[in-house]
Order: sequence, then structure tokens, then C-alpha cells
Amino acid sequence: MPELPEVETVRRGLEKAVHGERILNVTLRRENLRIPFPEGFSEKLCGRKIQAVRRRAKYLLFDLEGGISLIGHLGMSGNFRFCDAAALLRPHDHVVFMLERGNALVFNDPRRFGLMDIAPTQELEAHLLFAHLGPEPLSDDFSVAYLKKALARRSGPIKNALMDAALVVGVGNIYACEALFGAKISPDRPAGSVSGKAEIVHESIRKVLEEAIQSGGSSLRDFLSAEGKAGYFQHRFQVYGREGKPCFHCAAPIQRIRQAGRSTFFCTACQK
DNA sequence: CCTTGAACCTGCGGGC
DNA sequence: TGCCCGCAGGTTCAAG
Repeated sequence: MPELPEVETVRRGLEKAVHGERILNVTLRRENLRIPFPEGFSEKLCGRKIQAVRRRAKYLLFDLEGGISLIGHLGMSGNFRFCDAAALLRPHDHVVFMLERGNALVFNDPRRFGLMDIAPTQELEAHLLFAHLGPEPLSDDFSVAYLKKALARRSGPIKNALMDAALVVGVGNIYACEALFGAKISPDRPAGSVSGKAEIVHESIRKVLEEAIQSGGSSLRDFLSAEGKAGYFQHRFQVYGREGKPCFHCAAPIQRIRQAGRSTFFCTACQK
């Protein structure tokens, strides 16, 4: 489900809905997602007011009063929704946060690749989950010079490099494919050989992410924002999921190949 | 170092 | 209709 634009869309919806809300009660309906919930999960959160909802990479950060933060990751299939306290829970509803205003924030995740953890707000940067992460693609830290240098010392395919969170965070399978189409670069070119085109790649990554955020993300099968709305950037995909269909630019059929276990879509005529 | 492949899970759609 | 297979937006770990 979620790459940076989808997580950012969820963040914005949550920020609007839960800012200043107090968590009255937390119910865990199983003991783990991708990793176990931390010891004392519910007790640590209860009674605290939510002061901000931030994002780092594809992680959501709920800053709570008292200097602790709830860390959440949606994995492939996670989503948050609001419902009446009385509403019946659905399959795969793993966490229920009862809020002061009387409604509940529910975390649902069929595949359970998501996770939740708690850490002191001041120590998030050093948290194990974040320690190895590269720069945010939409921040100043992600500069053309940085990208040029990072690509230069890699020999693997450019597409895998763009999806590597140590190089830049937030770019997953969809947006790596779309960014490379925008840059007219073949996904299987060695990253090092694209270093000279760092400026084009840089611009293409930012453009596709920004446009996708503007569109509320991409909804393939199940992505919904916290407000329950589908995104619509999927209607603007140039290559992702379009195997065999004509390239919008040159009409050649879009190809699908496999890279590092993931499907890559691209136009062999437009992308060199 | 760097890179790939498998593993973690459930659900869906296509082909037979 | 039903079953089996392959596939899916992410991340991590072992092994090459």
C-alpha cells in the first residue's frame, strides 16, 4: 500500500483528526505485528494527549505529551480508520485507540507487515529503525550533489538504488518505476553510469512524489487515507502496472522485468 | 562493502 | 464452482 505519498496522505488526515486528542484507552487484539508490541504498550500511551503527527520515511510518528512518541509503520497493507466506539470491529483490526471525543482510531493490517513501537521523542533519530535511513527526498539534505555521489559508488541497477532507504527514503516500487520513466532512464542501468544524470533523476523523483502527494497518493487495491478516501495518482501512472499496454509517449508496449524480486515496468524505447 | 533472494503474512484474480 | 498459482505498495536478514 504505502510509499511516501501514501504515508504523507495518511499523516495529514491523522494530524487533522487527532491533534490535541487524548488517548483514553488502547486495546491490542494480538501480541505482535511484524515485531512484538513493546512491553507495557497500552499503559505507556494511556492518558496522553497527541501533540503532533509527523512522518520519517514511511514511518508515522505520533508525538505525545510527556516526551514519548508512538512509531507506526503501515507495511504493505496497514491502514488507520476512525469509527464509533460501538461499531463492530473487522477482521485484522489489531489496535484500537479510544479517544477522548468518544470515537476510536483503529489500526487494521491484514498482512501484518506493519509495526508499532514507542520511544522517547528526543531519541527518535537514534532509534534502531531510523539509524540507517538516508535523507528525505523532499528535504534539502537530498541534494543533487549528494545523489550524484551516492549513485557513483554503486554498481547495482539504478532502480534498486532508488528503492534503497539508505540512499533515499520513501521511494518504493511504484515511484521508482515512475521516476525512472520521467527521467528517461532504463531501470537496469548500473547506478554508477547514471551519476552524470543525477540532476534529472533528482528532479524526476521529486516531481513524481510531489504530484502523488497532491493526488492523495495511489490506491491500487486497498489504500485509503485516514479519512477513508482513495487516492487518484494511479490514474496518472505512466508505466507501473501497464505491462503490454502502449507507452503514452511512443506507443511501444510497456515491458515488465524482475529486479531484486520486484516487478519493474518501463518503456524500452523511451528509457535508455 | 555491495547485492540478491528468501522470509515474514493474507487476499485477490487468472487460468484450468 | 473450486483449486492452485502467482502476484501485491515493505523491510530485514542471511548468504554470495
